[in-house]
Amino acid sequence: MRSDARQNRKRILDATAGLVLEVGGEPSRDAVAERAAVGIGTVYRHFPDRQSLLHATARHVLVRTIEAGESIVSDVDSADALGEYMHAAIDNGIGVVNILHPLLDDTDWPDLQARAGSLMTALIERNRRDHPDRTDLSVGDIAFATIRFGRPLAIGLPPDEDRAIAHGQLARYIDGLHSRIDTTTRTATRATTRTPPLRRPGEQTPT
Amino acid sequence: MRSDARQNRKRILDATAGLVLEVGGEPSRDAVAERAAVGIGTVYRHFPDRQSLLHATARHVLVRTIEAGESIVSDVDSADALGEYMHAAIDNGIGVVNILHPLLDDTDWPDLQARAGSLMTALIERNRRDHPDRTDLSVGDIAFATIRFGRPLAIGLPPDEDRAIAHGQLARYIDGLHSRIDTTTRTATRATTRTPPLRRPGEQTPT
DNA sequence: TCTCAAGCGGAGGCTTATGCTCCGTTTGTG
DNA sequence: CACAAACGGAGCATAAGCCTCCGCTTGAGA
Repeated sequence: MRSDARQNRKRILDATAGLVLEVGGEPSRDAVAERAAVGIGTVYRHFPDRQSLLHATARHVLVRTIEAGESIVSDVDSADALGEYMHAAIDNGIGVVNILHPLLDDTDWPDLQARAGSLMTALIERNRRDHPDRTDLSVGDIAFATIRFGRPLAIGLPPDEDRAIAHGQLARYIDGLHSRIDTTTRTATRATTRTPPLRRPGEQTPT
Repeated sequence: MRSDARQNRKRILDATAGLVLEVGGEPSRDAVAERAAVGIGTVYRHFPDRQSLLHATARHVLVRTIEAGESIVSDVDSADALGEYMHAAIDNGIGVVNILHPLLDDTDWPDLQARAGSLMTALIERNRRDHPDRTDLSVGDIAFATIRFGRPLAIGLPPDEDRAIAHGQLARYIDGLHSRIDTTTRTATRATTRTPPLRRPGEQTPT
């Protein structure tokens, strides 16, 4: 692969990730090309169909995030590896993977799934060491949180501001995880007393 | 207004809100009509242009949410009005307002803005009474959180499951707010040490 | 019960956005 | 220096969504 081709490939992936985060949903290939500052033909040459582009973008982000996580886990000096990982996941654009998720095939990447699994386990294990008083964290607590906080709060907010809010809120969430044991009872009670969901009475969309 | 017309209007608004939440972005009028189980003509008769439909939908949700909040604030028995409000806001579909926000005119609804303002103030005031040890909550802490947790976590997840996760995460966040004073220093430190944002080096989208 | 204005449904033509191909031009690399 | 590899983007094809129009249905006042 020629060097300029490799570079363009990366530009396209970054552009796609950016668009997914900032505009939401599936970006058009024309928009990707424009943002990546390459021709449309180049996008099509690298990624012949929509699926392959989205797939590669998600993988790109996922790998980047996992690598960041692995380096954090292995840093013995970190006092709160779990929290650091979650913040890093946001900064690496993990939200993209989630937004794209429904468009991807679940059986993709058995390799990455395994790596992500080990990473999560290690983070939880590590957290148990850093904070011996709370031992009930689940993988879902972590994974879903990175997804939630990794998405833009509002389309249209300046990305920097948006990210700042996300980090602030994530910090609160992590605090909450840490105080979890004290409050489990109360929040569980809330969950059952809550008002019913919104949903119109009759109609389904039957296809 | 004839009774069937009023009913249809409501079906259309609920359908729009549901689509915005579950599919994201601006739903097509055809899709709204199908989901509401009315003819396309009916949608156009009630809402002659896109703006008026989205506008009415957002207002619909907003009013519903504010009313829920007002009733919670005035309930003297509630031990945690603020938390209850935030959970209620999710259940009332507050996420819709946020998703639609960039499409709306900021100067709309001075009336509702005032009401929402009073509500927030009352909630914060009330929280200060319920939890005298923490007095530093801001309107942003509340508003942004309802927005964040009110959006679907993942397009494609069953709505019920999605909502359950949201409530669980929100509960953690609220716990975090409550433990805020203890941890402010630590999290503030994190904020400055964090790794830089993702963003490709060169290209802007000029135009 | 009857009447009819108010309201409904949805076929179908128009417009716009996006998908994708194709080929002449440019460029990295041996 | 030669040339395979890679690029750009005009332009046609297709799909998605917009909106009108008019004949049919129905709620509600007399």
